[in-house]
Amino acid sequence: MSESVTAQETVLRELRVLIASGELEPGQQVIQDSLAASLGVSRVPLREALKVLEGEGQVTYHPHRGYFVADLSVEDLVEVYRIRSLLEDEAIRVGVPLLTDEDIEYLEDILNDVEAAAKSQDVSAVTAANRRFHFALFEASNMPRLVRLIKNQWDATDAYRGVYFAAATNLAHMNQEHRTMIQALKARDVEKSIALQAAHRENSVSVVSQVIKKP
Amino acid sequence: MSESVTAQETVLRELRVLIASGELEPGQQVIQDSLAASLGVSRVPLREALKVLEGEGQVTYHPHRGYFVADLSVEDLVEVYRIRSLLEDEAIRVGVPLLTDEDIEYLEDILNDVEAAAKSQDVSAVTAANRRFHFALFEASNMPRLVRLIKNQWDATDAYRGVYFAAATNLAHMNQEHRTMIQALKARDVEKSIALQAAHRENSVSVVSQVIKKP
DNA sequence: TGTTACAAGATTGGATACAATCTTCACATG
DNA sequence: CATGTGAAGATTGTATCCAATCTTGTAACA
Repeated sequence: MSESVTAQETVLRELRVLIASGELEPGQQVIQDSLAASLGVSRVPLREALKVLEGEGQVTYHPHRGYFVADLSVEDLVEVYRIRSLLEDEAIRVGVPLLTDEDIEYLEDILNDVEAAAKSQDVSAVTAANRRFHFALFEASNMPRLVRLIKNQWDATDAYRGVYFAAATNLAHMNQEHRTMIQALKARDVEKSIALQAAHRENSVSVVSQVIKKP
Repeated sequence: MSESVTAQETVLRELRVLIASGELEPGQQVIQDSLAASLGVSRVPLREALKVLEGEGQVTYHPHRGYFVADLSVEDLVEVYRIRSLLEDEAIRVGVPLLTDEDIEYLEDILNDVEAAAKSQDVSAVTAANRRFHFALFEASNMPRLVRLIKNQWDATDAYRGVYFAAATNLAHMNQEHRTMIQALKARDVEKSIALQAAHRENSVSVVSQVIKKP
């Protein structure tokens, strides 16, 4: 029954965590030898995982010089969020009319998880549940390629997003927005749903851009 | 002075050609050993190139079973073109107002290449020049991530697009559309440019979907 | 002082070898 | 006849080793 998982998949998951948590700092070179050793694998699966991250823009690659953790400029950030708005608007526009009552119930369940995590100040649990909520909504569009692109854009800023959930006022604000959004979804109100998702995005872009600007 | 190019980059380029030309047929498994041998490299750089193509959706990957050339369904095709329209509209909306007179001259130069290639019935030259034309326009947006996403969507259907340029009537039609578009660009008419690009896309989606449906 | 040249070390790129897994097919079993 | 079993072969996954390239530091030189 054990899902025979390959090392490259394991390594990829671990790299995502290392990047999102900031343990691998933006701009820093990835020393393959030592990182592979610390992950307990050889360089081959590590390199394949890095290639995936390169495709997502999480790391950059320079032949014969190696992989470097991507360093987002404010311009990059603005571009990522602009792309997100194009893609997410479409996912919502297509998906909301297709939502079943069961889908909505499922979304409400996830929201309860988000709020429980928020109450116990568990930042990583909030991040995970928040992500589940939004992608459950996007997936209602039945457009897997579109969802994958949105996922990539989220990943591109994951390393910075943690700060948003760190502040309690942001958490309260977020919960309120989520509840409002559920109402719009229940009413199958496409335009309002899009507007709420946009407002949600704008909040985080302004916070994240502050973080990036600082150094 | 020789640009020391890595094998993975060379292999990646060659794989793109093999897929676009249909030499690697949709659905077919990629046998790494024989393909690597026929490309004159070992499996390591081949696998890294395949990981890039996986990220672009050009091949699919199943652990312990290998890589398979992606097989587009009509639904996939529709989704790819819908995504293209979202992204390309934005690139044009942002880029057209930024076009300099030199940019327009450059675009006209490329159009001459397209028409020369069309006149000499060189399908692959038409494909290449046509692509240069559209991406020169998209790049005016100064949004590199956006352009990269559009590129991915084009690549996803490249294996099928050749048929569009094979027919002489399509070529004549295309040239006319390009000339009309240049006029709109000169007038910096954003909405008309978007509409023309959309019409352009619609033509090819209908042709390509016929090809896919056949088997 | 500033600049170039060059060697030593660090790091990446790729070939080979072997281990792990999957697929196929013959054969036994109910 | 359908179905399960189990080896043999095919194919992929990863570790290791060496070659190629880049980086760094030192020293010679103008």
